[in-house]
Amino acid sequence: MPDDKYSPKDSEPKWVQYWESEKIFRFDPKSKSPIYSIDTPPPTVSGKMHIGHAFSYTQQDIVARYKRMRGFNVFYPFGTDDNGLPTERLVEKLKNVKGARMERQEFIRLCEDTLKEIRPGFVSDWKRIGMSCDFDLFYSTINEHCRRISQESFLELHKMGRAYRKDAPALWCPLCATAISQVECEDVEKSSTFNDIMFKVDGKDVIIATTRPEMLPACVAVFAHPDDERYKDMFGKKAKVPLFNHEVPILADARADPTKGTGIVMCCTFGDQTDIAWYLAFNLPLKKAIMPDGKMSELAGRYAGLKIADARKAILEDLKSEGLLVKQKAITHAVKVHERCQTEIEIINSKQWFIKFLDLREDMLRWGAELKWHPDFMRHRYDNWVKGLQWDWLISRQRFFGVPFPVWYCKKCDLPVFADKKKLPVDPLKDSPPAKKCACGSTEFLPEKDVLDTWATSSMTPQIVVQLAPKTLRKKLFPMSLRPQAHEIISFWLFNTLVKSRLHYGVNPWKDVALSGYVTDPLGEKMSKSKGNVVEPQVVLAKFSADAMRFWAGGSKLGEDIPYQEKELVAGDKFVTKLWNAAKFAFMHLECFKEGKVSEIMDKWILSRLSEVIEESTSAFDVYEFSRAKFIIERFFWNDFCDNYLELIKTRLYEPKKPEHKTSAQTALSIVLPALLKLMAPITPFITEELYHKYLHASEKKPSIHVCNWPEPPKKDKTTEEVGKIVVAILSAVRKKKSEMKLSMKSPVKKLVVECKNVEVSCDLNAAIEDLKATCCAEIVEFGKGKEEITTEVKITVEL
RNA sequence: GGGCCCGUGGUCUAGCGGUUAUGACGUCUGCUUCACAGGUAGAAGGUCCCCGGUUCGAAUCCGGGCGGGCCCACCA
Repeated sequence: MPDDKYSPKDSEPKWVQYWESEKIFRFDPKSKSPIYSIDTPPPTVSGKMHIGHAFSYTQQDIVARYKRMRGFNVFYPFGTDDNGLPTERLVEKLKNVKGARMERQEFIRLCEDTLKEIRPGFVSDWKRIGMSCDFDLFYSTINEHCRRISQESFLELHKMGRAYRKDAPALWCPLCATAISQVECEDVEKSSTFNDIMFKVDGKDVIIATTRPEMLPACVAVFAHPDDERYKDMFGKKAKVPLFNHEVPILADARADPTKGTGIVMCCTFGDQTDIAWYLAFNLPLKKAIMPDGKMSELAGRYAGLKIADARKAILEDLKSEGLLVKQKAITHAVKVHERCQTEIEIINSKQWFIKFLDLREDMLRWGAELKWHPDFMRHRYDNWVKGLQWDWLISRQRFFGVPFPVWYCKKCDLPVFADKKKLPVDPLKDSPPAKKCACGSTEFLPEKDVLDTWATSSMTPQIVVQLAPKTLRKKLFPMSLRPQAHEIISFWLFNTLVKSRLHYGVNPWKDVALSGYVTDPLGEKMSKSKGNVVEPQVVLAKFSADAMRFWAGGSKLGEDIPYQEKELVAGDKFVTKLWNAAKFAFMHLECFKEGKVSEIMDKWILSRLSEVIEESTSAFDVYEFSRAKFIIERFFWNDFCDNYLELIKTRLYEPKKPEHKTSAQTALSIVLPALLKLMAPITPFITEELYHKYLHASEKKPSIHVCNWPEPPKKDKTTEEVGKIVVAILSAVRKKKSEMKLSMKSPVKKLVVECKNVEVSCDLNAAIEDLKATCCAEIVEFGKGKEEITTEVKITVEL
């Protein structure tokens, strides 16, 4: 048979197509089975899946497939996250345009068109790794459905007094020209210079250290610690700011650290968060030195229009030439940057929408504690984040491609008017405001141009997916069973979703959360394009197979980061081949067989072992420990089943002494092999589907192995356990002996004397004697006398 | 600075109070027409990071180091 090799390259795409056309994973609204609902992460449309995706989505898919076989009606939707800044970036790159320089509606149209173009290819990457989602339960975070839900959420949050608009200092990315939220910042170590600059107080010099001399024009006060003897007599006086010559008060506050710099610090609006605190506490004036585009404002006088970095250079030059720069010291310090573009963040005062939630810290901790975390320690990440919250959630973005705010403002008094809930989704830039008068009597309104933070929408995924199902089912689907996701976005997605669900519905959105780790390069470093250590799943799939990739992904625990090592994929490849061959062998002997009695001891033994394996792997799967389940199944398959059991029964299959000896083996085989395929089906869905259709479809009748029932453990036979262990030990000892003697495993042995050290030879062992003889190619097998405790240690004497 | 995770043969890993410390990859030595050379049998290879403690007994529990990683904070 030339074609009896397995070719995943042909087989896998075939099953992807089959599953889709036969709607194998369709969620059945009419089913009476208990529902297991999954809040699938919508991957950000970036053109391509990366290996980290392949890894973590495989892990959640293993869970979904397992639950399905356990009889749950699995609700497993799929969405793409294609709204907001990342999409703008992608489109700008692909189409070589700049959103800010285009007509807004034209850019939005281009984004939509581009998405339409690339989305199918993007989603097919997910299908290719065997995701068993119901792809008809599909959403895109920018479509009408999601816009409506997102806008509805905003309106409700406003109604309950949580959403507010305020002219306030906010984190700002000058490159993206938008406000951003705390979660979008990250810290980067950068080298900088500490500059000692001379201020004048009563004509005397006071030296102030700063890393940001370009903020001088925005200096509104100078602070020192109340107990600082060096500055005590200056409190209440005025300091003259160098170069700009405006006078600012010298104030006392405990937030000034006497040990830092010269102990006296300038307060600018705004250099950092302490500045904001002082600005609010002392009611200081607001001076904007930096404009939203990252350039200096008119306030900076002759430096106006310069970029921040250039202004810093120019101001330092001028300070130096005027003798006002006393000292410079090179330092490295952490700087807040925008995680998407690595641009240093400014704090700029502007009118923004916020969600008030800092008052809920205690509640947030309680809500988090109510979730079941897998692994459990991940809850600390969440707690840590909640405890460190410093800003209300800023949800407005000065961008173009996103969900619009359903808001207009009165032209006269700037009061907002909100869209009618029934009319959602709306786009204020296109749609007219509700036909109402403003409280001030005006009827003229201006549309809000800002869009919502992407997380304001993606934090609604439980509602987004649940509302894809018929109304009658929604109560059963929500709260959902599981949120699987990557651990690095606990503070983004998990946190925001939890908070919104509590605010809107008063309940947690899910019961369990499962956090996947991420994939590093072989040296344990995070993969990134700049390091050039990125491994692409497409390449992995081409070289190995989706099953091999899944075998690798299924081998590591939830929450564990793993280094990508190609050799791990080799193991998966080998497993697939071995399974193929073992199945081929087994079914070759099961053609036209009639089930009979399992009479032989080794057959009882393998069934007993299978029983154990099913029980253990099932309880591992139940707590999301799929890697442990895989370990258990794999060991059983490879050692017990292939290496030992199949060898033991070969002779009985090929040339049985009595027909019932063969029937016994066949019957055991007909139980073990299908069970094995099913146990592995969640992890390696393609090869198991292929084998199911090749050999089992006719008898089992279900359209796919993935909708078959999970195997039931057969009856255990305790008495076979010891015999099994000893027989395996005997085989091993004989193999060792033959190997030492450089003989073939099939070389005949006249008489095999088994000296059992410390082993009680029971009559049960005699029951295995025929299988032993056949497997060892021995004419006679004799057992020595055993004594005392039972171990598996066996001494072998081979007589030729 | 705070929190969390991790440290087991060359590499990756299982085990988490009593095992001759698991398995894979790699290495070496054999075997080979009857499922599988994409195979099979065997072998070599380990201070279970270090130091204390608890215990009859610790890779496993506790304390303290050292090293790596992640999250958060500070960012005068």
